[in-house]
Amino acid sequence: MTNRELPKAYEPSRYEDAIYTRWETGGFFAPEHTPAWVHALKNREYFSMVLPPPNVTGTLHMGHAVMLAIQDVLARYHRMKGDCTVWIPGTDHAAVATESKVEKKLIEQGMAQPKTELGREKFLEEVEKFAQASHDTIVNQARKMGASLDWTREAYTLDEARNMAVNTLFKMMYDDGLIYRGYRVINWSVTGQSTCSDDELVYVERPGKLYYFTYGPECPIRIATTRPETKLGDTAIAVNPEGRWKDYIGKEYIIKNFGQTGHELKLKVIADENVDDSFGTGALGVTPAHSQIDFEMYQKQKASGVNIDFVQVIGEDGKMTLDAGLEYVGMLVEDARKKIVTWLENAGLLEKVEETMQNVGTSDRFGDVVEPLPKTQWFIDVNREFTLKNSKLKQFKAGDTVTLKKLMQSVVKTGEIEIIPERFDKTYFHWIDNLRDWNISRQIWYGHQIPAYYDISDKENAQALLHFKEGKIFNLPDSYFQAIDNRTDHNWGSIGNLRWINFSLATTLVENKTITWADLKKELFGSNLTSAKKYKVFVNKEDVSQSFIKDPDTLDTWFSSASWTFSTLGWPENTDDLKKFHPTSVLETGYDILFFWVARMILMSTYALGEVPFKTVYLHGLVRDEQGRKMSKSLGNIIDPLQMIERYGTDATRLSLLIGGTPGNDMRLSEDKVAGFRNFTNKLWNISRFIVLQIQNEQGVMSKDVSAPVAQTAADEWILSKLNTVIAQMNTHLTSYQFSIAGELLRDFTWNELADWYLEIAKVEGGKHTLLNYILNTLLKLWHPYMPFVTEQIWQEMYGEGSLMVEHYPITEKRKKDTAGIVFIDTVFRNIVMKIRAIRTEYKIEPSKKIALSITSKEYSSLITEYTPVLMRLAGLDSVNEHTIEGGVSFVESDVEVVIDLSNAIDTEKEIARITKEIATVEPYVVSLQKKLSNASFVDNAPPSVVESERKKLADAEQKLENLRTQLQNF
RNA sequence: GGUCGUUUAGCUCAGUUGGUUAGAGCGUCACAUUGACAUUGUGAAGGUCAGUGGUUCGAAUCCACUAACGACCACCA
Repeated sequence: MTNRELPKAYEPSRYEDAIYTRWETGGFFAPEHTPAWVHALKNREYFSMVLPPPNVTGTLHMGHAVMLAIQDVLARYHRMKGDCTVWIPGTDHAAVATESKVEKKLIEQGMAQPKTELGREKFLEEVEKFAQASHDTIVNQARKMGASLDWTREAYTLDEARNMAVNTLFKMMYDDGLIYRGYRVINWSVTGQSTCSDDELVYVERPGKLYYFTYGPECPIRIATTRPETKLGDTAIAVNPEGRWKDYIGKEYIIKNFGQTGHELKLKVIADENVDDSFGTGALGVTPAHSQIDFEMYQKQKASGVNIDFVQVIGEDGKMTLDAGLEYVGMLVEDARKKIVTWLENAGLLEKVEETMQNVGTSDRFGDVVEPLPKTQWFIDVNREFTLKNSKLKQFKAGDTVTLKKLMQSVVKTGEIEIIPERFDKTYFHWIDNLRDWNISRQIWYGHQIPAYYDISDKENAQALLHFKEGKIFNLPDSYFQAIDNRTDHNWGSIGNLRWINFSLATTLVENKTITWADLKKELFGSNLTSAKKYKVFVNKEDVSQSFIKDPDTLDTWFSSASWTFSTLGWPENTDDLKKFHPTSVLETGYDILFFWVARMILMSTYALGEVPFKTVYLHGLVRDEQGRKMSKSLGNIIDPLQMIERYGTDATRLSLLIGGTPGNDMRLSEDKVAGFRNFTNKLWNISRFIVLQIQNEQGVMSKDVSAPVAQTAADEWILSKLNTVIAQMNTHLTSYQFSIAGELLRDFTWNELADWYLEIAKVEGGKHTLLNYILNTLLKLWHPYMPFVTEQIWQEMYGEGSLMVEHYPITEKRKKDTAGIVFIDTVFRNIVMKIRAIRTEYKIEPSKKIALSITSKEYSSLITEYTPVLMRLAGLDSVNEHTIEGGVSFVESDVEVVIDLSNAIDTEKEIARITKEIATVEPYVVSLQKKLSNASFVDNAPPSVVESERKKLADAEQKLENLRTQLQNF
């Protein structure tokens, strides 16, 4: 036992780093650490969690802080409960985000085109360097938050082990036919030169124009569009099969001149139920190459035997292609739009233009408006049936035919995964219902390269590759080239070059084999291998032979994080960790990544393991600023968690994020709130300081091994009962993820019961060192998950050994809640003190001035006698008599009558006013209770216990009212 | 357009299956302060629970509608 005084105020920065280091070096974060008391537990459970890996692009923000705080509460609570607990840390390579950040940085440093200048390998080195630095920063910041993560198990979404998991998954899914290459309309970011998935689109509402027109004199059907420039690639007109244009279905119109003289459109009229006959013109111009919906119609028609043309008029450079016509080729989309509108107007085809609001999909990462265009990409088929290999799922067994969609649906429906709050179930199901195939390939470099390899020793394949690289230009007649070369208003130099390269490659490379494989790879590296037909999927690089080159595309970052719950545990190896800790117990994350991540983890885990990835999903809300706005750099309203930690300590920062919010709802945070909790940490510190002093003064023993002592007084009984209650509440609320309620209850106990009452009573009663030691010991354990640092420091100050974080969390014991002593302290005594204090304030009696009073009671007479000294101190009395003081201010609490001697200072009017006012509040209450109880239907219908308690309320209130009236009469 | 959420004290929010005289923290006002703590103590003021209607013996809580705000989803050309 140390015998020194604690400093007057708690200074977090003095202790926090050292404490964290001690925990970490002590190995307490690892599940392997087993304190002795754990061995005594009968049924030891497992508790596992993965940390949603922060991106290696930035630094810790409040979003991370709230996630770390909540998860750390869970981890510490379960560890202290005795569960074999693991919480796995890691970071996310965040593919596009990281790559574009580094690219931007290099450009700022003066490089014009970093990727071209450095090449894939060198560029990736730069990205790795950045990612490493960023990783180190964020990981240390997580330590600052006090997170009890098992760093020995740290993972990275792009490390070797995770790559093995990703490749294995890819191969499995490919072999099952769930991953396929397909030529389909995808979302293309011109700025980013990459595709993105549907979920990565951010819809922005902006004003647009709706153009009504006819294609030409040859066709009677009018259509409307917001994107006239794409109409250069229209190949069909869709109408409702029962609608006004139904007689036209099957007809084909050749428009001789559209957009320019000589540009021909072949339009087939097709039927589609999704066309709303009552909307607009009742007809829809179909552009299969530049609209996902149109593309689907095109596929549907094709499947039913109707062939429609397919024309791509916008290229990956965001410019019009040759197929848009010679007058349009090379133009930017916006320019082409203006041009065709003018043309339509001049041709007399434009009927009207309406102003509308339209939702355009923009790329989350690059910010530009996404261009739908056709491209060969890798997809995950969510609707294809396959045979489930193994299953621990409720609804399906191994060998069952399922789809990914069905798997994702069933586990939430059957309750195998519980989502908290429940309402997100609906959102989840809705998302699944509308789920399309997931585009998983990206044309960026930072990420898991797709483990598909193209055999370029195959001549046909190689030529196909080259063919693609040069685009359509390769196959066009010379007249087109001449037309292009003749133009001077565009920069065609690169296209001219391309043409030359094209011929040289085709002849020299493939025919004469004068260029080495290395050269060929170099030439093709970075291009899209769309046209290649022969490829194989390999898990291990070693299995790949010389003549194969790897698909240059990388996987969507969410593909790798989707396997996070099991790839971090060692899958595809069947490790001990995997056996013990999967499925993980809880996934705690923000509701904003329910689709991106949570749903995809469910997909991967149920598919690969036939097992849910986690049993519970707990979703927290966003942290907003004081005014409810999102925190952002541009608004300058960011509250930096590290700054809060520096100013107020980690514990205060954590509390401000844990208390005052509800699951799934956004919370507002202000610096004041953090400061408020700093005050509370200090309060706890000072409570401890007092208790430690008290124990020392009484020459008591500070022992960390304690069981509940026997109560000596009513106050002891009372506080032990309250403590027992709060232990029960903590356990229930923490188990049901009610962090805020649990924290509030514990704060109430700590401040309003322990500090305000019990410690004050203890000062008078004395001789409580054993009890005080027990209470503080228990209290520190209860608080530890919320405020690990201050509690640990106090623990060290008290016991100087071991660590609080590996102590046993308190459990309740059987204890009476309503003995006479408990009731007396809880209601009677405390109310008497408060009323005396109130009267003192009302009569403006200085706090230092002692007063006299008389007190009489039948039921509590002995307790009153016992607590007279305490009462004297807490209420500032100098004498307490048993006989009634004449002409004092009086009140009755339960059956206790108190008369305060104000030495004739009684202001009769004031007193009458006070009592009248109280009567005015009690009277209507009595009336309402009487009314309620005289209502036969209430007495008949309400449960007896309710009626009983109402009766008691009435009796009490009536008694009170009577007392008040008597008092009033006395004046 | 669809779905969901929010609306309770000046501010931030609790209020778990309908049964309290509707709570907390912050803020406000008044008073206090050498004795664990001014990062404090004591007391007080402050709400017709967004509105309307309904179900019920009983509604902040359940239902319907309305209004404001917010989020997510969406192919209406």
